[in-house]
Amino acid sequence: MLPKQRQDQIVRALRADGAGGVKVLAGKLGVSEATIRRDLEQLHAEGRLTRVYGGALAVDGGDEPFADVNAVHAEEKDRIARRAAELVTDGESVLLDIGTTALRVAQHLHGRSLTVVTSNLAVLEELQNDEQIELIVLGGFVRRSYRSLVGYLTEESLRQIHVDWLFLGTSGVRPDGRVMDSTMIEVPVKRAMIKAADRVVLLADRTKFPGHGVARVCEPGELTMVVTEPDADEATRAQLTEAGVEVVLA
Amino acid sequence: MLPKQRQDQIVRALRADGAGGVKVLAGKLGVSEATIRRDLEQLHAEGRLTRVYGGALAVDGGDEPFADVNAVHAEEKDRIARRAAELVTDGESVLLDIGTTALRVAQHLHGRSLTVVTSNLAVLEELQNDEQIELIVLGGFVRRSYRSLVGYLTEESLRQIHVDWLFLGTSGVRPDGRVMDSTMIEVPVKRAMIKAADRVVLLADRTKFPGHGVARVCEPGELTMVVTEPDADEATRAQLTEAGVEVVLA
DNA sequence: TAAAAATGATTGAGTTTGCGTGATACGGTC
DNA sequence: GACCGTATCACGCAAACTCAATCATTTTTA
Repeated sequence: MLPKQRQDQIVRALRADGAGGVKVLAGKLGVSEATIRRDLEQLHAEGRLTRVYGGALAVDGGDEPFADVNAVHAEEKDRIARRAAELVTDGESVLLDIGTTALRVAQHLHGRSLTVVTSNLAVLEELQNDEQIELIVLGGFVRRSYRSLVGYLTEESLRQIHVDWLFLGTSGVRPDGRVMDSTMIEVPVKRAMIKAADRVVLLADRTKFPGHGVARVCEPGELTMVVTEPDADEATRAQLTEAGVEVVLA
Repeated sequence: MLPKQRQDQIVRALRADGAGGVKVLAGKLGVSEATIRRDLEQLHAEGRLTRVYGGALAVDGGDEPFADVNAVHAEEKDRIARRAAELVTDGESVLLDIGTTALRVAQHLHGRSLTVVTSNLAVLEELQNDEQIELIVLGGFVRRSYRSLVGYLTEESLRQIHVDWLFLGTSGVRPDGRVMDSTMIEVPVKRAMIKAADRVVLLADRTKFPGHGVARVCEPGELTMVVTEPDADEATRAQLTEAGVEVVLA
């Protein structure tokens, strides 16, 4: 990638997020922090962004505080996501669900040779500049609060494709192994996702075992695998294993 | 191959990818890097591309990305976009094409009560946080350099919807009124867009009158309206009027 | 055939990049 | 306010990369 292109992307990334940390930008663009600092310095001189300690702000929308840039990493959830990313072999296709869980998986897919399909706008943003990854966006209505696409357009798009892996998030797994969700509107999309995938992997940290949710997404039997933590509720795990689901502990 | 042909191909390659490195171009065209450098130098002098360290960027001429680089005709183009935005009544639905032209229209739609449909990732970014606007994204393969979605998924999504207005960009309008585009891959998407809209509005500044392009998008008769500048080529304008297209001067 | 143009290889100069180092800024505690 | 640990920064350096100029060779033009 040309230096000028990279700098344009930095500006775009800042416009999208309002702000960005040096470390985050370096990771996203695949260069060292030193290079990012030099870019930021240059772009600041050109007036295309505002340099601040730790990163940079978008030039017009700079009213947001910089505090949340250095967001603390949730170590456990990240470990689950990393484990999930390791399941995928280069060349395969991956479908990523709505939610932060899927976003975390996407963060671990950088630089891999994969086809990624998603209706998750945060994933789109995360992988948009990764040239290794073939990225496919499902259509749909933008649901701002969830940074996702939903609706019949999404379901229709899902009918047109098929993938090797689906990584699914959840609001909770019931003691009988049923996968639940907190919002009705997502359920048809999730069901369509399950139909479009060879292997369905549920990602759930220990707080989801057991967990609640108003809407049933699927039966345990429809899952191929569940990635969770060693100290997740044993009874629910056993229920899953009995249903033929491989339970992986990260 | 003649040097002129090769240089045309370089420009075309940049239009397609947004940017290109010296090494990449040399490999693609089967000549040495020295020759590519000489070509780039010459093309830069002619204003057909922007030379940067390591390669070159496409210059604003088709309807391609990287708008922030060249702000020469910004004023005129923005006037056209504003005029276009005024055509829409609150409550209506608008389909926005790929390219910077459509992005400019989107910038003038902020705060309006509209439904906006797009495969333009720059538009998505622009309107993502605007709560007044119902935003619908078409599915498709991410085309990084153009910040857009293309492919059969996009076309399929377009078959599922219908809108009041379509705002179309172009690389040029031929003297006979035919609307052209510089890249083949977009044409099926643009045609599907035309089918999905009640009214088709073409946005074209004077540099597009008359203009070129390898691929024919549509006949003048398929347009409802053209928004352009007062000093755009009169012969072409007359040709459009004759075809029943309303020509609006901004 | 001779002049002109284009090409590819080479070379030394200029740029960019990543890493290490010591200096500086930040946030929390006393 | 003073202090301290952590994170961030600017600077310098070496390696890799890119560039413009030059020259010999090939191709095109007159």
